[in-house]
Amino acid sequence: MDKVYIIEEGVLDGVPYVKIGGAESFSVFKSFDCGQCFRFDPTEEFADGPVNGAYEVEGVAHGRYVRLREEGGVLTIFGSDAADFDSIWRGYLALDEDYDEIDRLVTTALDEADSAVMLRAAEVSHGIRILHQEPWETLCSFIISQNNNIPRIKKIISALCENFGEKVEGGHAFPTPEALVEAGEERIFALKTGFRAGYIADAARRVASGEIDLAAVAAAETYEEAERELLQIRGVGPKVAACALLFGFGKSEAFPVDTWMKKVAERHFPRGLDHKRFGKHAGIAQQYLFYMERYARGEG
DNA sequence: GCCCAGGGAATCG
DNA sequence: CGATTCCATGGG
Repeated sequence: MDKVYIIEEGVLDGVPYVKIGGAESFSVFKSFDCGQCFRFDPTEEFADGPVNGAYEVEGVAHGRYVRLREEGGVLTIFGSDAADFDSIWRGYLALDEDYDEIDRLVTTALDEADSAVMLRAAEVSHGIRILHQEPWETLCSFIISQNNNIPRIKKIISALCENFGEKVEGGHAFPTPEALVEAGEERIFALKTGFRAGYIADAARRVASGEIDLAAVAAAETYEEAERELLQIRGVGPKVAACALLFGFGKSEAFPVDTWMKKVAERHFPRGLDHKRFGKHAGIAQQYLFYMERYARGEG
């Protein structure tokens, strides 16, 4: 992907915006519809999906409300000026990563027959980026995601934010670990979190106390070392840890295996699938396969 | 090894 | 329509 650049910076109806060029291959629709992020929703006009190639989502990340619009190969970020784009959204949206090169690697990592599957997965998934979400929000969100479905995960997270997150312009920030410790397990349970309430409270307590240092997890030398830290938290098993590490801690080699990935293995890799062959790009390979199986059945 | 925990979406009959 | 299934983890 060519380097992205700012086409235009301005203010519309009092809202700052930046228009970004060079991001033609970035798909807002796929990146926010693929189950990695629970705090963005399509705007009303786009509730049923893209219209004439245009699409918009809105939500809060890094304590900032933004609206992301894609249209005619241009990405517009409302709620951001150029400085915020460079310091926050450029990294959050992974716009500087060379996905052409990543695609080349994941579609050639396996033997010829299995690479044919990867080529199809990469094709239908073209435009997906692994977002760089915030560590605590991601960890907490994927604890909630266990044994759960996406609409309900989103409802629970919204309720947590509205009840315990700091009010910001346009919505609420994700609650800090400290805020959730103060809220307590009972009030977390009251938001329909079910048996996960204790898990959320345990994670919040360990992070707030410093017993688990999320910055150290992100900086860990190896995947195993980072995973070991997160597995100490009640309610965090290998799947939840892998999702948190992939989407929130920059561990691109993480390969979350859920029920969808088990179907992928059965259907497309009867001889077995060794995700370590994808090396540092296993997470992308997983997203492509997941997206193909879950959202793009019959395409490609 | 097996069942259950809360709940709502998805799928089935 | 109602009934059943699904879901990731830990504890009894």
